[in-house]
Amino acid sequence: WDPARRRDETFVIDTPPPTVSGSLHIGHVFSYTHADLIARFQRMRGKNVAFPIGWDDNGLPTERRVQIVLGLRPNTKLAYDPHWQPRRDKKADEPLEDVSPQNFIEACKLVMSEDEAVFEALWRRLGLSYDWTQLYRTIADHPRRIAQLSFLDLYAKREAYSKFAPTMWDVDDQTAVAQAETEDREQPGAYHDLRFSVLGGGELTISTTRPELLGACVAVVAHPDDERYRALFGKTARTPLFHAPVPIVASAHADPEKGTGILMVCTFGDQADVEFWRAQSLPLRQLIGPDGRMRRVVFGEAPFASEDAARARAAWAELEGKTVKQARAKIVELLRADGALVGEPRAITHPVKFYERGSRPLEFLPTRQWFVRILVHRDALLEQGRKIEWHPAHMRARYENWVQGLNQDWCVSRQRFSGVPFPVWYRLDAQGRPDHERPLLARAEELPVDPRLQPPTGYGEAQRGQPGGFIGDADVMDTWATSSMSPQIMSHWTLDPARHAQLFPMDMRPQAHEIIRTWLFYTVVKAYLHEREIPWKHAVISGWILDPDRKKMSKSKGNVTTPAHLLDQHSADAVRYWAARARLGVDTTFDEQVMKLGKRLATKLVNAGRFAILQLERAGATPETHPASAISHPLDVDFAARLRELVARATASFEEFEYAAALQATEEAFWDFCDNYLEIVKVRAYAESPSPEQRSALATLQLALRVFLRLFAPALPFVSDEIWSWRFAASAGGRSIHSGPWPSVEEFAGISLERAGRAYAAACEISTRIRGAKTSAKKSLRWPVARLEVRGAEPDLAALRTVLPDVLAAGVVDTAGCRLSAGAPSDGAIFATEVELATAS
RNA sequence: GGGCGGAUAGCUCAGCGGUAGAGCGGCGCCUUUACACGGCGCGGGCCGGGGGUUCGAAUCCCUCUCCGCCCACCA
Repeated sequence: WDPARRRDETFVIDTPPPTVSGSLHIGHVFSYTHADLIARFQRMRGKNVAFPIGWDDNGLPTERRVQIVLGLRPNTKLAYDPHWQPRRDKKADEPLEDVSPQNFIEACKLVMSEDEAVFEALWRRLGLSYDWTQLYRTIADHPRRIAQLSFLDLYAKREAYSKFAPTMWDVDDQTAVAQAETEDREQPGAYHDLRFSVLGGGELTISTTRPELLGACVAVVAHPDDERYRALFGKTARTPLFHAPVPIVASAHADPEKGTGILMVCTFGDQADVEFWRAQSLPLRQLIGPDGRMRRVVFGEAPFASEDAARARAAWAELEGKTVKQARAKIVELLRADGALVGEPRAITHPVKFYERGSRPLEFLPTRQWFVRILVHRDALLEQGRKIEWHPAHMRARYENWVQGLNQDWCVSRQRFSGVPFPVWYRLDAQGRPDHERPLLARAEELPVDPRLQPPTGYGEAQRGQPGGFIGDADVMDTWATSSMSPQIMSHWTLDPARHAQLFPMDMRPQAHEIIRTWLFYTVVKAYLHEREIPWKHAVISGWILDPDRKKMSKSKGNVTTPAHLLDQHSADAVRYWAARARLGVDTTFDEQVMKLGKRLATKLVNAGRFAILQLERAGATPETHPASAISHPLDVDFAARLRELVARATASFEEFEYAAALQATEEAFWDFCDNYLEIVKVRAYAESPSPEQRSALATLQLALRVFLRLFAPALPFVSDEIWSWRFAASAGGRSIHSGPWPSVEEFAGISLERAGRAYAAACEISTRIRGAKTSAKKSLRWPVARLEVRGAEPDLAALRTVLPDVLAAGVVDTAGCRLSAGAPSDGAIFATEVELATAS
């Protein structure tokens, strides 16, 4: 990328920074190759291509990887030890080693730099044409500075805010997570029917899958139109075991068809509970702690109201300290003994929300978190999505689907260690309580900062944690908060306005469809909130690689294919060929056969190239001595016309990001070139004495080879450049084929293409007949033909006559035995033929 | 429950209004001086089912059935 060139000559690609948390699989190779095909095409067309690469090496995946590789666990109680070194010789069953957070972060950087070296080697081997001088790591200073600048800008615009509120929480990683990182999993569960008494007489039965939250019940809800419960609205129910009075409320979110039609609202069973609780200003009875265990709470004291505190406390004593799962089993026993359980639990399967990397269901916990406003911008974000061109177009529906379904602002804070910290401190009052409403912000010029290690301006480190002093924000940002700035990281947003103007908005975002709701969406969010812009003009979405059972390949499923051995076995070009054959957005079944095909194509290119170049060298032919204007023979003119059409088609396809169509057209034409044109023209090209006919043949061979090699160059960069170097690099000033220029129809300007007609088709037709006759006679293709009779319409015969010497020579036909006669064949074919083989070779 | 894709030869896929295609696999040949990591040829399909539009439908419309994915408050 040359920053000096004009923006309109520049093509900018927003490469996905892969997560460096293990190994790249064949699915990565697939979609990263797709972007490279476009990059190479645009580069050959003369565009100033900005094609950066970065590694996403912060965040939770990194921490998990370090935990596995080095057996470490961060412990905030430990102090930094500058002499500590990770041990490599740990056994699998050794307990995790506790280290200080700072030591842990250093270990993360170490492991990541090792992984990154492996990634880079693979990408280079695959021939991905990144600008390695622009390499970045999301954990490095510059991306951290951009991420923190982004936060400060959002805060200044009031688009980022912190709030103490119920948030989705993973109890294993003990961190908040965002809506985009959750997934539903079908889980076994059970309806438990619980009997509540109603004050003033009567009772009701609620159905719940989460009886362990009974103590957190703050209301009972039924549909306003539900006749069964209409009389109860406004009354008070009393929970079993805990004897808490709770209001009976009408709300449309209760479904009369589900369970008993009346349900308990708890703090918090699900998102609906959160919304109802908020709308009704109900008390907060938080039972589950950050570790997923039942907290120590005191019934009979606010907010845990109870009309029989002694029995409530006795019940809770049985549950406190238990995990959700254990507590559920226990409370069923208690309810049964109490007589509050109606019937037995009825097993069901139902969807439960999980953190996508988690192993236990998410809980809603009230905590203080940072959020970025997205709900209020929903319509604008939909509009931004419509400004982007999607390839394939239907992928926009996934974006719109997601944006329409958003129900929470973006929670960007994570209670983790490895990541970009918030550039924020909080004053402590005289009692040592933090003031979250008026945070101390870092100044832009001091970024990146780590408030966990550095004091804010005007304070000394000694005041950390002291009344009247300060504390640093302990959290790190969601990893997407950084990677959503990948365009701005490349463009040096706010730091280098000239560079930013050169690179932003970008031209193309290549990625896979499963991260439309995360990376793509968040990048659109950031570009909109910061500058009211779209981040790129085109979103280019690759499909997935499916295993032979048509399941997505993913590490968690254990069905991944790793690329290294495929590169060894089939070559980088063959693997790229496999990726290039798949259309954008189409999920593709993994098929190693296609790689074999790619290798076969590369081999064919070498052989055909070697043959053509041999002819050119014998005659001393160069683009100067044998220009396209020397192409005059009817066979050659016809073939050149086909080539010109191919160039136009392949170029148009590439411009539409349809690299697979370009490759397919090129490949078909190339096999035709090898099987037909090359065979038919061979003898004329071989001729010992120079003639216009031979000159035409050589000029065509040269043009064809130069065109084919360049059309193949994006998909098969290694073999095409190798062959190019044998003959054409010197005349191109020693430049690689990949510097271009891309073939253009102008290169055909000197040829009298208006004379193109049916000669080539006629020649192929007759050659096929001759070959067929020899094959069915079980003779070799060099076997001579004694007699050839051709009958056809006069225009076709005329076309055939112009190429007859080539056809007869290629087919080893005795000229004296050849007769052409007029008369259309009856079967609809161009010609009727009779072929009689010689009796001896 | 809503949305988006897909269903074409045994397999993997192109084609997306004008007489059904490729590669692989199968079968049968050919050691030919670019290539046996090759070449030539042959078989093989009610283009998921049913309606419609059209002179004409694999291709456009409707509908159904399967498959995959995304999304949805999950009591």
